[in-house]
Amino acid sequence: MVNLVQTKRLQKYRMALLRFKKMGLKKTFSHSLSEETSVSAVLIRKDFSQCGIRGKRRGGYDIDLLLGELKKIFGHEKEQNIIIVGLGNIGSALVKYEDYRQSNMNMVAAFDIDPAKRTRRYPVPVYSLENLREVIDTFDVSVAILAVPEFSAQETSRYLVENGIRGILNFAPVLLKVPDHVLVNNVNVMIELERLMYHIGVIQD
Amino acid sequence: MVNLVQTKRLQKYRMALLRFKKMGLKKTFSHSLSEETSVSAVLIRKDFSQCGIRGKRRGGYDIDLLLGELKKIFGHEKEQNIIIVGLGNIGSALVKYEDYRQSNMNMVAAFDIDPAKRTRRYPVPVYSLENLREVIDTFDVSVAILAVPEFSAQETSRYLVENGIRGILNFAPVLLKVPDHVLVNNVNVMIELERLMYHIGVIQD
DNA sequence: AATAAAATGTGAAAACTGTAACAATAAAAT
DNA sequence: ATTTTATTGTTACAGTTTTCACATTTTATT
Ligand SMILES: NC(=O)c1ccc[n+]([C@@H]2O[C@H](COP(=O)([O-])OP(=O)(O)OC[C@H]3O[C@@H](n4cnc5c(N)ncnc54)[C@H](O)[C@@H]3O)[C@@H](O)[C@H]2O)c1
Ligand SMILES: NC(=O)c1ccc[n+]([C@@H]2O[C@H](COP(=O)([O-])OP(=O)(O)OC[C@H]3O[C@@H](n4cnc5c(N)ncnc54)[C@H](O)[C@@H]3O)[C@@H](O)[C@H]2O)c1
Repeated sequence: MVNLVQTKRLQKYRMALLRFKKMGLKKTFSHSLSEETSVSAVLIRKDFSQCGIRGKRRGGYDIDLLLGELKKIFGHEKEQNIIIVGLGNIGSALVKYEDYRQSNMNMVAAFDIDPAKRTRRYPVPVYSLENLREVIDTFDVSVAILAVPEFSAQETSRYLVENGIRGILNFAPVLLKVPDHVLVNNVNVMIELERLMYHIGVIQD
Repeated sequence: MVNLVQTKRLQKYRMALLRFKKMGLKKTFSHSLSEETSVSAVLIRKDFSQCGIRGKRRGGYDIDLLLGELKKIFGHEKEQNIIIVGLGNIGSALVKYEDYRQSNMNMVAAFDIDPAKRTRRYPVPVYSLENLREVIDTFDVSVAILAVPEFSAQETSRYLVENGIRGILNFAPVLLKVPDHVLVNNVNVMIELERLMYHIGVIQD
């Protein structure tokens, strides 16, 4: 229905709308959203139009209605269970993150090969990878956060996919090889920093 | 010289090339890179061509030469100092991250309003924000990682910019308003997860 | 030496994405 | 009631990005 670039913009609009709502606003205009998101007003209207979202001429868009439609599009209506693999520095921050609920996601379990990590100090139970299939089946998990060291990321992702995972949010700085039906989103801090530096022109050739 | 979409692809190529190099390879072909990065072979050749990188017809590209050119483009040649603001869950993971050196970046200091964080338990000194200007000037810092709570992110970013920061890697789930000369890259875990779910079609409307 | 094969490099075409112009409509002002 | 104003929604256009087709070069084979 909507493609990747549109999806990204819709998510931006959603963030802006949530902010407007928090400020007590009831309606908004393509302009206001444009200022907030740096997307042109026309394009915003086009995106909404294409998603079947209608505003009122001269009256703007109803914020609750917009958020409702976006909720439908992004499927926040059904709760989605997720898991995390690797409870090191970054993994243990992510397992404690509290915003999952806001998007109707539910962190149900964590996995680590290190038995020392399998304690009750975390907000979810921590298992050995042997229990992966069981957890995935029990909680109908499709998406996993991967936060294991670089050298084991490929192997671990293979194992995740083998056991039914179809979406991976990968924090390891490697391009994972996965089958076609699996989607990987990479979060790569170094790459973001490098691009930042490149574009602010810190670089004097 | 290269635009945003190209920059992203060049970074992908670089990751693949580093991997090839680690595997002991000396040269590579647009095909091989294509398989590794999921970018079409023609586009890869075009990108290289546009960056003035030449291969040998039938002989492919020299990996070291490619990496050298990319290094020039991304300016890994000059060391860049960076700082981090906010040492909570995610901030303290990031301050311990060890890959900065690999891209010739140097984490020189951390900042937190909580005095309890200002201990020697971290790999860099932790200061109050009062010391920001001093650190920025001393170490010629242009880029900061922002890992403070959502509600203080906008205000903190304003303060960073006021003191000379021109690039922000923002982990808070807000669209920061910054002057034109400042660039923000957002890392938003929830948004990545949502898009993952949307695209794997977990969502049954 | 001649031919075949495997790669790069590139101009033209196609596909995709965003912008501009403006008609349609609703609200506000007169 | 009429006119003005502000805003959406859409069609045509412009710009950007990617792919296609194929010429060119180098290496390998016969
Ligand atoms: N620390 C950061 O700020 C940061 C930032 C961005 C990306 N990353 C990346 O995230 C990954 C993890 O980084 P980290 O700093 O948390 O590392 P870490 O070494 O602190 O943690 C890795 C964890 O994964 C576990 N583990 C190792 N192999 C495993 C396996 N096969 N299955 C399950 N668990 C396994 C280890 O026991 C450990 O708990 C790395 O790839 C790193 O490059 C880290
Ligand atoms: N925890 C995660 O895994 C995670 C993941 C993605 C994004 N985030 C985002 O990162 C940010 C930090 O998350 P967290 O979980 O680390 O929160 P946290 O509450 O654990 O840490 C926030 C830290 O910032 C400090 N701080 C607060 N205001 C400050 C200010 N004005 N200047 C300097 N320091 C200040 C606090 O003292 C604290 O140490 C949040 O915006 C969160 O949404 C967190």
